[in-house]
Parts: sequence; C-alpha cells; structure tokens
Amino acid sequence: MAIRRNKLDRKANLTLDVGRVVDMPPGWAFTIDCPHHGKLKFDFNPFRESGREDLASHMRDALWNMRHTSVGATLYSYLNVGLRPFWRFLDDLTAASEEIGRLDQIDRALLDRYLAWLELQLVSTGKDRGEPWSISSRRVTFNLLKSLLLNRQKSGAPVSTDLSFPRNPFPNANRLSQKREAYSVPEQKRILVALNQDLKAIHEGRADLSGLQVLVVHLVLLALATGRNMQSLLDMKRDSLQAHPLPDRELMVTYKRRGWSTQATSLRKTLAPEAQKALQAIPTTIGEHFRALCAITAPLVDEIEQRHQAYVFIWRITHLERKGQVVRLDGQLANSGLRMFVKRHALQDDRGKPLALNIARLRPTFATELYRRTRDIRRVQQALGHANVETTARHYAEASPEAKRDHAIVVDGMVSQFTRMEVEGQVLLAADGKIPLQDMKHLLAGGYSTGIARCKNPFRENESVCQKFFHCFKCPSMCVFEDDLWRLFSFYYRLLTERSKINSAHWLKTYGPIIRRIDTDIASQFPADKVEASRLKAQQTPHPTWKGMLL
DNA sequence: GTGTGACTCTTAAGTACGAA
DNA sequence: TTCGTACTTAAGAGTCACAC
Repeated sequence: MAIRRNKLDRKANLTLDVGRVVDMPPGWAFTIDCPHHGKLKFDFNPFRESGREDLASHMRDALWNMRHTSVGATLYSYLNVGLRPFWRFLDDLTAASEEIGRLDQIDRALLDRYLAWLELQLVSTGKDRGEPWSISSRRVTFNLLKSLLLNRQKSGAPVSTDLSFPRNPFPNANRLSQKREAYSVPEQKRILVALNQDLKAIHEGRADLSGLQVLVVHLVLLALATGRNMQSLLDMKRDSLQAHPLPDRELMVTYKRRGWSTQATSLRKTLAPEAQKALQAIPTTIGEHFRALCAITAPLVDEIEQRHQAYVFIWRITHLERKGQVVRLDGQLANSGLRMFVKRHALQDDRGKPLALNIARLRPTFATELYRRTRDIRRVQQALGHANVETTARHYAEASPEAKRDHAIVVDGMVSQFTRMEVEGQVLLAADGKIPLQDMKHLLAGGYSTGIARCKNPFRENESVCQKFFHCFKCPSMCVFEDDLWRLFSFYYRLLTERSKINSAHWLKTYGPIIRRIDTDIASQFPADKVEASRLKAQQTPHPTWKGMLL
C-alpha cells in the first residue's frame, strides 16, 4: 500500500547578486542557493573549449531551466555526472578527427555510439579500479544527459530532427545492481563493544574524545537503533523527541528528504524514578541517549548560525580555516569521523580487514535484524519508512513465500507506534492517518471499541457500525492499547479452542495468521508482565464477548 | 479493470586523493 | 584534521505496459 505524501518545496533559489530577477543564466559561471545543499557553484567555462561553445551554452541553459524542479544536488549531478563523461566521449571523437560542438549534431546515432563508449569505460579509482563501469553508473550517466537533452527538445531549442532515445538501454538494471550488505552478527557485536566503551567514557566524564567523535558515536548508536539514513539523522532537531500518548513510550521524529515525508518512531521510555535515573551513569534507552547528546551540544547553540540552532549534530571545529567555529555536522565529515572511530577501536570485518563502517550499511543491518526477529516485512517497511513493501523487499529483505502469505493479513493499525506525521506537524494515526491527536483521548477513553480491540473508524458508508471483527486484522483502522489486551487474548484463546472442533488445515489457514500476528506483532509491543497478566486473565475469566460466543 | 513487475528519473551515499 | 573536488554507485518514488 502506498503511503500518500505531501511534496515539499524542493526548488533551488537563485542567488541575486545584482538585485534583480532575470530568467537567463547570469553567465558561464553562477551560484545556486539550495535550501538543502547550500550554495553550489556551476562553471561551464571548461565546457566551452574545443569549439563546443554552442553545445555548452545549451547544456547551461537546460540546467538553468531545471533549477525550478530539482534540488541543488541533482543539478550538480547533471553537470558532474551527466556532462563530464559525455565531454570525454566528445574528446575521444575529436582525437579521431570528428568534431561535435553543436546541439543539432547530437542525434540517435551519436547517442548509440555514446552508449557503446560507456560500456568500454573502466573505473578509474577505488577498489574497483580497472573494472568496467557498473550498469548503475552507465544508466545514471546516460539518463542525466538524456534529461538535459529532453529539456532542450521541449524548450524548442534547435535540436537535430534525428534526436531520439533508445527505449530501454539498460534492461533489468535494478535487479542487476549490487545491494548494500548488512553487517554480520560478530561485526555488529564489535561495533557495539566499541560504542559502549566510548559511551561509558563520555558519561563518566573521562573522555578525551573530540567533539566530532562524540557526535559520531551517537550517530552510529541512533543508526543502529532506528535504521535511519545518514541525512535523516543529521537533520534531527532538538525537538525530535516528542511525547507519545502512551506513558511508557516516546516518539523520535526524523525527516526523510527522499520521499518528502516525516517519520516518527516509537521508542520505549524508561519509567525509573528520577532518583534512580540519577544513579545510572550511562543512559539506558535511545531516547535518553538522544537527550544526553542534546545536553552535550546545548552550550554550542548560541554560537552557531541562527538557522542551524535547532539541530542537534553540531560541533566546534578544532583545526584549520574554520577553527573555533560551531557548525553543523555534514555527511562528508561524519564519514571522516567514522573512519577515525574504526581506527581508534581497530575494528575489523570478518575477514580481518579494517571494517568499512558506514551508516548506509547500518540501515540494512537494522532491517535484516528486525526481519529476522519478526519475519514480517510489513513491519520492516514501516520501520524504514518505505512507501511500499516492494521497495523493502527489493533492497533489504527477500520476501519468502511464508512471509508473503503472512502479509496477506496485515495489522495496519497502530500497535503503540505511529508510522508518520504530516508535514504540517499534525500527528496522525497509522498508515493512512485519519485521526488527529486530539481524538486520541476519545480512543483512549474506550470509544470505538470493537470485539477485539479498538477501531478508529467503525462506521460504514450507510452509518451502520462494522461488526466484522475477523476483518480487523486486515483493516487499517485497527488500534490496540494496553487495556484491550484482555479482550484480545480472550479472542485468541477462543480461536485456540476452536482448533479441535474444525478441520485442522482449515483452522491453520484461517486462524493461524491471526494467532501469529497477535503473538509476534502485538504482544511484543507491550511490557511482558502486562501481556502475561492479560493472558492469564483471559484464560481464567475470558472477556464476556468471547466467553461463549460461537465463531 | 486491476495487479504486477520492469523501467525511469532524481537524489543520496560512498570512495579516493591531494592540499593545507 | 579539515576541506574541496572528482568519480562512482545505490536508494527510493513514480510511471507505464502488459498479462490476466
């Protein structure tokens, strides 16, 4: 099921150097100020050389034209990923005495030759140096050029009448692309040991860790615990931890740039008395770690640029040009810090080589671990904030036939977990979010109770009340609270007693997924002692609804 | 008409390297 | 240790064609 999302304003803003708005590129070099990526410089001067001024000017105009629809990083990719290799291709043609310098010289035949040229390119740096370019690289490189050319075509620029594009130059590219691997369990353990050492040192006040390393330790911790992407974590603000309607939980809110959504994860909250908390040297929950990080960086807030004051991952640079300045942690320096973290702890992978620790691999690690524990790809999808389960299956977990069958019945409701918040900040329930926070009181007060738990929308179109409680487990309106456990488990044991009365294959097919859903999905969300008490009560004195009712 | 899967396109992430 | 830049690749949402 796709989660509808509101699109944010992703437009890049033009820097107005001369104080007036014009829709022509200000020159061969200009700056675009993107709200996400800051000021990005674009310089087309090198592209004008070798008699390609006409082509370079059209590419520049295309990019300028696209600044309304793409963020800065994408525009940057057009130039550096889309155009640079194409210019190398043209250089090769020039070396063979074939001059291509005008837009109208680019036609289908030339693009076919470019595709063939891309197939011959070798990786020039890194561990794959000397290997052919991957299909992903070739695809992105070609598509970026294609976007620029399409823009010119649509804008009425003088393109060749023979300009067209091959229908599918990279078949099955998605399937053929490599996936990021999760860390093995021993590797995870080594990371955790290193984290614990640092956290203990930080909270016992005996750490000589740099500000960058303190941030990196928390970054890894949050990534392991939440499966969020690097950018989502770096974008976290001081108010990212918010109150949850249930007393033993709290919400961690993160913003996901790609997908234009905000995501909220329910975290368990410690209910230890304040006096007891004071005796604990190291925080015991993710929420407390986050609060601790907020406290660590709080003294720096006054010194950072005002627009960055709400962010948590801030630090004081200790060397070089910006020495002494308080800035936000960016992805590049975070990776640099991660390498230092690995070096400090001499972390190794399973082959005995230095561990390649990066946040992107912690995401599939989180997903794989969650899937291993729950065997429920739907929950993994919710936890990762994907719009559909196919994305989750494609990138993070192979859906087994058993898992696919399980997903046929989906408890899409709130099991003490919000799945998202609207962009405007209004808290909503469950995947399709129809009930605002203020109506929670009504729900908590027992309104809309069903035979099994609660429903946020029990009314049919004809205003009659839905009583198809078996459908609850497929229904996105289902909600479960602690008070509902007795009734839910009464239903559960009622199903178990039916097992001896009907065909076992039929029972397994019809009720098995429900039993499994209650055991693995719902019960695990509540304190074990409450679950045990509710089970016992349901067995000894079933809820009246399920005492003698025939199914 | 609908569901599925392949494909498209944008954007983020990661590596490498040299300079300061 | 920080920073800038180039290069390479993966992630993820949207779109579309096609089989049923």
